Amino acid sequence: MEIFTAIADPVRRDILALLRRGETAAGTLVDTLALPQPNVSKHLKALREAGLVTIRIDGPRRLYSLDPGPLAELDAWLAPYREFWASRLDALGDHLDRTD
Amino acid sequence: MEIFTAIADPVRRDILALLRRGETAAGTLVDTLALPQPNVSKHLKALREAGLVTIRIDGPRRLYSLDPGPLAELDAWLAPYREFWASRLDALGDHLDRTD
DNA sequence: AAAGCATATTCCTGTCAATGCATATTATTG
DNA sequence: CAATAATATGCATTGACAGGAATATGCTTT
Repeated sequence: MEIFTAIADPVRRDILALLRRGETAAGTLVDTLALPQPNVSKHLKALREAGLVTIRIDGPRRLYSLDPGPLAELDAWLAPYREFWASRLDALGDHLDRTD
Repeated sequence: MEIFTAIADPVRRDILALLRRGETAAGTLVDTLALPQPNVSKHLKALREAGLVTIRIDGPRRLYSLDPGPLAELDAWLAPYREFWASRLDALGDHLDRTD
């Protein structure tokens, strides 16, 4: 799954936010999110395929960590747009000048 | 449509990129993207509903402009993750230390 | 080896969104 | 007002994805 699609789902965004706290077992995520285990497991799979999380196996547990790489790509995608909201008030001023 | 869903579609991302050049007529977008006109029109509607573009009517033409407001929201969402890719190499170092 | 816990996978179903095609709407020009 | 250009909307089809329920896999303990 692609990064843009991966973060389009609110549950997956919740998972990413939880993982900011640090490496977390799948079961802990299930408990915290209060969602069915298969549901969470599938979202984790999607995040894995998007490269947003990594697994470390610890016995029967899967410990998930945030991999910010794809988010850095998103940040890069966003970069060319930054100047636009910096200049937004200016543009508004121009618009008002033109329309009256 | 929500911002995350809006930018999940590659055609809509293309449209946003084109609009960085400035206010553009719908027909110009159709020509540039080489996609069927109704297709582009529907994506423009989605972008409108997400607040990512604004219309200015000029006779029979609809001139579309980028509205970066929602992208600023995306930027804000991304903010808490920034430190993660800043510290990524450090984390890799720690990991290597631990795993050998 | 059996039982139990943690997690993943499969199957099914409903929903949403993307596309193609046809048609409607609105504005301009003659 | 007819004709045409620019754009939007409606409808039908298809495909992707989320959710639920059941089951499979793998590790651990006894």
